Amino acid sequence: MSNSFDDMPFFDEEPGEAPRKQQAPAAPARGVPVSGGLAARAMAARGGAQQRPDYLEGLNPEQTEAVETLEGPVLVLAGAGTGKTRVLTTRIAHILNTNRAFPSQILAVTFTNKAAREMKERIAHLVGGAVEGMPWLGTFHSIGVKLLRRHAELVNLRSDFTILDTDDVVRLVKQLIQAEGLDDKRWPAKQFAGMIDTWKNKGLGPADIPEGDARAFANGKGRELYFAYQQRLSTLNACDFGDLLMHPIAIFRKTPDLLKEYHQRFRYILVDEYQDTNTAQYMWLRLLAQRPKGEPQNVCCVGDDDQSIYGWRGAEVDNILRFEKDFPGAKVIKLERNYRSTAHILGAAAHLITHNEGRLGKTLFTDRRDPDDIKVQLHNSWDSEEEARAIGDEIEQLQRNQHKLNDMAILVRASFQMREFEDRFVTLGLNYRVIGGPRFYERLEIRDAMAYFRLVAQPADDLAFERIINTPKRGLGDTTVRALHDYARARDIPMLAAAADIIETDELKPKARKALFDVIQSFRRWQERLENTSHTELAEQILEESGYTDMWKADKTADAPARLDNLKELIRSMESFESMRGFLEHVSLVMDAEQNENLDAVSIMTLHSAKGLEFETVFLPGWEEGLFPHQRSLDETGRAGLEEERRLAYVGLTRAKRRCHLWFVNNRRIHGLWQSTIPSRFLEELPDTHVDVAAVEQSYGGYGRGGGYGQSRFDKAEPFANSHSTPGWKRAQQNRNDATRDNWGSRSGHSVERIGYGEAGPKSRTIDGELVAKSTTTEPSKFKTGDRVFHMKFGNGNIKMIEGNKLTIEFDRAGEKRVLDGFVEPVS
DNA sequence: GTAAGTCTCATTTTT
DNA sequence: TGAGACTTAC
Repeated sequence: MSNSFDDMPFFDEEPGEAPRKQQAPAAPARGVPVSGGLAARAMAARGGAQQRPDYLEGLNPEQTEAVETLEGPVLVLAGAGTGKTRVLTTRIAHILNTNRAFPSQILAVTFTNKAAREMKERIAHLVGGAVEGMPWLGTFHSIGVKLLRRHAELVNLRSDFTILDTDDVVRLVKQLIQAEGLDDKRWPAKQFAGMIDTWKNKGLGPADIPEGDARAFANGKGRELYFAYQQRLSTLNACDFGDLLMHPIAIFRKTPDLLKEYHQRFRYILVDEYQDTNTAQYMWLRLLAQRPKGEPQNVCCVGDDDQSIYGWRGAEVDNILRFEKDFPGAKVIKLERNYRSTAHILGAAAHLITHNEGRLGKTLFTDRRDPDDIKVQLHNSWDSEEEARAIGDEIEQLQRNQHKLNDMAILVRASFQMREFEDRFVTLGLNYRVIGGPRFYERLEIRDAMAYFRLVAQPADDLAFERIINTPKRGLGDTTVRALHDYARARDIPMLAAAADIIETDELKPKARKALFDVIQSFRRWQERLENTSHTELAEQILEESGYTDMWKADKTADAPARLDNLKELIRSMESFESMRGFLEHVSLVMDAEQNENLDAVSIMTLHSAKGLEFETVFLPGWEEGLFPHQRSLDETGRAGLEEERRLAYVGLTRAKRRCHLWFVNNRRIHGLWQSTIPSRFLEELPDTHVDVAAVEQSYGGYGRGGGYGQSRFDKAEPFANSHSTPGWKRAQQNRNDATRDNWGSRSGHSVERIGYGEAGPKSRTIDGELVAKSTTTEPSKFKTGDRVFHMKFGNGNIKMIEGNKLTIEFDRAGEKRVLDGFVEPVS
């Protein structure tokens, strides 16, 4: 995609008349680059010849149907590993090769830049380089920007508007909250920024938000603040991410003629990961895809309701469930043949997901009969440290058997779980890469540098101004900034302009005035160079002349050299862009940096970031109640939350091609407190026929085996260790068994307390017999200081201190620990 | 303006 | 427990 916005004439990139379906084969339409061989065959196919184009070879009947059903609305329900991307890309190749549309007449939307990039590559591969001309293949947001650059004036922006990221937004909101005279501790900016984001995900502007929402924040000033925020964005000539969807929607709504032009333009619309669309994206799409009667609605959405895992950030599975209503006469094609995983893995995943209600109902199957097909392996460890050790051992074992580390992944529910693995792998000297996590462009020094660039390119960018006006230190502290701020606000001009004005007055102290004068001179100089200096050179000059690099050179902290390296890397990454503006736009939308793929390393990532990926071997640690399914998910969204967690489990399992290892531990430290855990209910939902309970790693001395899974299959496989005969141990087990027997025995069974221990335990809430929430009650502890107690992990000890239900205990063997009172038993 | 002390919070994350 | 934001004291 082009990186600059001013090189794009509107609607005139190709001949006025669209290519027709039945054009003369000898003369492909002007401007449609098709490779000879493929095109010829495609045309032959159209002409009734028997020969099918190459790219259709090897597709199964459903896939073929999904590729060839080009007219009318199509919903492709594509299960995990069923060749979804292949269908999507082949479909586009097919449209192009049969001359049904020019590349620029296809709108293809993805969620991530990565997906967009991959799709481009694959199409290029299929049609031989023609995708250069697919300007409308991209993320919702990048396409949104493109639309908005063209029609910015319709929503009171200039086409060189800035795109603010989350950090900028929070700072801006904070200013507004303070300007309102509100206490920004009581009403955190971050929270309100989150609310705005949620509203925009739903397509709600300040006037549309529910009264309740508006009242909920800042003593009822929610709506006002939202209005003020939008006002401020407009003044700053800026957009947040939500606006990239909201503004185009507004534009389409108020200028039907324009919308009509886009209707004519986009002859084919394709959407990937449709289950992840939020309401705003849905509205956006519907405006573009729904046509008056008689006009073609060639829209094709591809998705999998079973892989919808982004409900928490506004995705509406409903969109996919409702497709047939939105587009009457839609053809629904299910892809259920899986090409990725072995029968056992698939069987386990498919069975697990049947526990969800409200699905469209697909069942994955495979014809694969792998002679060495192994079942999903279930392991248990005493605690997370041992879990990391065991997985590390397993990985080393595989490595000895010539397996590549690149083919292995550890997928965790929450990122705090990663640490233990990293620690272990560092000890072992095992290469690993963490996917996700803090990104290049989020680093402090990068953001500072970017602020300089932004301010040069867009002098009205006050957020950038405030960020760097005193970085490096120039003696322009809070007082000066506030003065500038007030001055600028009073006259409704950008702060940089205000600064230029104010140095002509005597409002500032001479020292500050001088410093400010110098900065402004610098910016004037850089702005002049913007047009005639190469942007990489200019960037270097800015960082040098501003004293920014010197600041880090003078910095004696350990990470200063790394920061300087990052700045160099930043300049280097600018080289592939044609201009400073092009680069800035890229960064605001594509906040990722490439990873080193040459290194053979185990991947560690969250289940969320694993979606769309596949590995030979997948390790899934931490399958325990409270962590997975995550307690908070259950607390906040109840049944829906549980089902989303289950889909996450499904996503995890289906990432594995050949080997899948599940793990759960008996004890996990959460917020510094040791908690005894219960195996995830998802484990119970896996069919025996596809799961093996693997030999249990024994490495924690006499305390190695924990148990307490009531009448579950784990009992049979692994009888309790017999070395525990203390009363406390027995009682602890008894308690667990009591709790689990009631709840785990049968699915339809009632559910009472699963997490509680004894009378004083936390209370649980259930929905349809499934435990959904526990509320933590703060009943007085039944212990008193000095009591002798037993803990399953740490053994005997004496209570030193009690705070609510948290006990500080001096253990005989393990030293001082803080634990919850539910996990210790009195020793008489 | 920095350094140390205090408070708070603790899923998932893209754009 | 431990990281990060924020405050307070020099």
